[in-house]
Amino acid sequence: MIRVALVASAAAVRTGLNALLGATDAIEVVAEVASLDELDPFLPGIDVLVLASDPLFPGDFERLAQEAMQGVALLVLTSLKTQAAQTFSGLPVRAWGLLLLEASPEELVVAIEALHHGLLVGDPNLIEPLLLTFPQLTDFETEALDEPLTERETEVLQLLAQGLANKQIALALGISEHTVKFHVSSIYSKLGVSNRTEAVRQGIRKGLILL
Amino acid sequence: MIRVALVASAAAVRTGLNALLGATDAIEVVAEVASLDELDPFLPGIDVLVLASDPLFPGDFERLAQEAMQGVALLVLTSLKTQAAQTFSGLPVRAWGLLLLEASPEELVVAIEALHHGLLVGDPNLIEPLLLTFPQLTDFETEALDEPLTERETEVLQLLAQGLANKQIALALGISEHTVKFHVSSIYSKLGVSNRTEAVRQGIRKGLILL
DNA sequence: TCTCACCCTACCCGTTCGGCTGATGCGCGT
DNA sequence: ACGCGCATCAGCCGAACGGGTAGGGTGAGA
Repeated sequence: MIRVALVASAAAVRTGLNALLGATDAIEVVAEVASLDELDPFLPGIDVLVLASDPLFPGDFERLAQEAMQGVALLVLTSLKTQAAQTFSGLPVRAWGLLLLEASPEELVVAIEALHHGLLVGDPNLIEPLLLTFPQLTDFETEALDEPLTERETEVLQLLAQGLANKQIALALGISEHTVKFHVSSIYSKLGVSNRTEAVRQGIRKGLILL
Repeated sequence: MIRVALVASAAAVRTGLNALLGATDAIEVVAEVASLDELDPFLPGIDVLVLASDPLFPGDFERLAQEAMQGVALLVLTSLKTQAAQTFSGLPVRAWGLLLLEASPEELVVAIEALHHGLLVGDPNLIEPLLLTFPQLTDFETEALDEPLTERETEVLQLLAQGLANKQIALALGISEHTVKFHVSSIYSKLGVSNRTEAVRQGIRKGLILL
């Protein structure tokens, strides 16, 4: 039995979702509130939180980022019109998903089940725009590096990708600028590039660094 | 009844998956082959294709990109060691998912169900690195640019992101290096950055350019 | 012990970048 | 006709970058 909490500012949406989800044996709607503020007392007993607030209120993100959310999985329902889909990565939630409010009851149910198992789910139309696209991957130049980056080099590359200058990287890592330049050169040679912009590009493509 | 085809080079993996999935009423394994080549005769009757080839063979992408894949949903099982997760966006498949080969039977089942409903699913650990991250979103500074980039500036930024030097960009666009530098400066000012690496970073984040 | 590989440190030098100031031409709407 | 935004071009200069070369430290294996 998956315990679900519904959050939606519109009463109609709440009752609608309640009816749809309540019809499924595997799901029990244990809370139904208008805003995230009112959710706190219910949080401990919740598996999946269905959030149909569109658009999200300014404070919602902060609330979702709180520790209390650790155990729950988050399903965000958004509307077609709100094309500005956003990722919820980084939140302390167990898993998150992104669906259209117009999703079918079956979609809602399987999404909740997947979330309950810790999987990320989403409507392809909403998720695809959020994905990094690697055109070359299609051509399968996926090969890993002949020589992998050392830990230090990865560290340098990460900072380099933030737009830091060598001097700043040196400061951040507590080493000299000369050393940074050496590492950067090694990175270039391993990635087969000759400047930092290309290095960032390749680093992102090969999944070596976070954007 | 969801009709599933299994593709895995290792026989042990095939039989293992078959046993796990066959135990579920909702799923019927209708094909079990060693490579995508052998799949063609089964394709018409398939709902979900489970691909546990790790790493993917060079020809696999091309095969997945074929028209015949239109109806099916694709579940790729990868292994923890292969950290280079890749997106399957752009494929003509109905939906795709990305899970660990080590996933639990329940996870596999709910993932297949979600895929069958056209939803994207994935193990958060594999998907998150593929997502564009918008730290600002957390603070809800979702704003687009105050001043949008002009067409020419976008063009320059795109080339800049390829790692080209100003001189090369000038050559590519048939303008002088000075002009390129002018555009680059404008880009910096609009993006609120001060070097090309940061510009690329922001450009990617804001979806202004393709990586 | 002595290589050897790997990582970190360091310097020199030519090239590139980025900011600055300034100018011209073009299209568009008022 | 005028202003305004966009694109183009130019010279100058300090700062940052990128390549080449070389020395020092540590740990694994011969």
